[in-house]
Amino acid sequence: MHNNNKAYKNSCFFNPESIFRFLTDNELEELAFYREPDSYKRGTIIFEEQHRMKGIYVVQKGVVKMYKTGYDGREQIIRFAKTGDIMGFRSVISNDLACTSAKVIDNALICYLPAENLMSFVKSNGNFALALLKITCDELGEANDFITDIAQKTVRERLAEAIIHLKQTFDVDELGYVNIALTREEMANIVGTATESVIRLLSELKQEGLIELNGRRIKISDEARLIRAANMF
Amino acid sequence: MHNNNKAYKNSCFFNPESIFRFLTDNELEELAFYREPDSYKRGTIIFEEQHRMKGIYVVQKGVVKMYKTGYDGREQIIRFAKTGDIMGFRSVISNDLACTSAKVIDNALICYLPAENLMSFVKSNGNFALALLKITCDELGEANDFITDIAQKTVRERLAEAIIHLKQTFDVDELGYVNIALTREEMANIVGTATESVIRLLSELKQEGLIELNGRRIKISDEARLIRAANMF
DNA sequence: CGTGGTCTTGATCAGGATCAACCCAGGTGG
DNA sequence: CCACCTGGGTTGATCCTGATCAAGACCACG
Repeated sequence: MHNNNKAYKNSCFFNPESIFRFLTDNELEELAFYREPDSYKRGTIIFEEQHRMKGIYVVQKGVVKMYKTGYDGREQIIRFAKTGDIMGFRSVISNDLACTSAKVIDNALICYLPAENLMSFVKSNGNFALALLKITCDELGEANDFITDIAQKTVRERLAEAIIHLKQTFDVDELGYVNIALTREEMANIVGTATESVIRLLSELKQEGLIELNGRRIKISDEARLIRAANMF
Repeated sequence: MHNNNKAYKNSCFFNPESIFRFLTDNELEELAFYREPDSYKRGTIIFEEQHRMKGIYVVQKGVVKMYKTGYDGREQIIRFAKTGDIMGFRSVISNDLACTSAKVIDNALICYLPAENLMSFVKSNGNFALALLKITCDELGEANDFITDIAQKTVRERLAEAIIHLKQTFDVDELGYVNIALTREEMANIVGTATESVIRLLSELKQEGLIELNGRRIKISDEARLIRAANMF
């Protein structure tokens, strides 16, 4: 089950944390041509909504934000993709146009994997199929949570929750700052609110001693109270 | 690929529209014990949030609403399950506790399918796995749309959109009324708003000639304008 | 005939959106 | 080297959507 093919040691597909650990050496061999990741700079758009996806993207390094654009042009950030995550598989599987755009926010190394190969793996490799299904189900569960939150919680609660999620996703550096730098506008586009509201509420949380701010860097100083402010659990 | 096993003609698993069409006769045979659907009356709760799911449910007839309960007790309706739809697979696959509750709103016939069988089908039957994956991806796409809508659209727009979705899901009767009767509160719990707001906005849409109301029955009288009111596409 | 659930309408209130200024830092080009 | 510009960030003032509260109507049902 676990692949040991030396040639892939440095590729996106050799990652004991990713679903590609379920690929056999033979299956890996089919991807020989796609072994090398491409390098993308901050700001690069990897694909955009309405694009017909002919394959999926596998993040080896860096961070990508995935977002939808509302009819009035405002972004809604759906999730972030980082090392080991895959992007675009939803559209490939559903045979839909892409329903999100993907933009690099931390310089990234990303591999491509053609749709045909993905589909063939799913059909012939049960463990791979199950792993992909599990990823999708996890995402679906999170999406459902998010729907409920955004429909029922206040902006303040959602912001507090978003900060906690960011910490869980990106972890913290030596000083305790969450390992991601987002603009206020991007924060607003996660939470689904206006930039000004994010600014006001961030400084409110800071006043109350729940977080510390350093430019775009955020540090959680009192996680218990932040969780309570988020009304989680 | 397509099953022809006579004994299952009346079971939930014999349905040319459902994913179970991909099961082989042998696989169907494993479900012999679960062939007969159970009957559930309106109001029955099939499972609740936080419940550990030992299998999934397959709707043969009727309608079930699936919803999450927010921390303040308010429901958020996530989706409806009707003929051919399956419920609870997300939790089984993710090996999570149920993240929604399921309550019958139209008398239903529902089969049970143990988790072990589901998992084994996914692993050994590539077409079944792919079909299940496709369902999950479709749901995920809808969830993502919903997140964006709820974060960015007004209540009026969301209500208009919800009515259109209900029509697409449940179709209309001879008189043009959407084939589902929801309370105002349930409508509110789809849209993510207060009951009173739904009432006011429904009569507003009625005044403007976009819909007709007859108790809980809704008829779309001017779909083009309703779509515009929903700011769709 | 009362009772509980649903529906409706009106009045009030507040959470946030929006609009308008201004600051600040970091480019850019003359 | 400086004037300028641009993109974020911040703050204050104002407005409005939609939540909440309150009260009554309607209806089905035991």
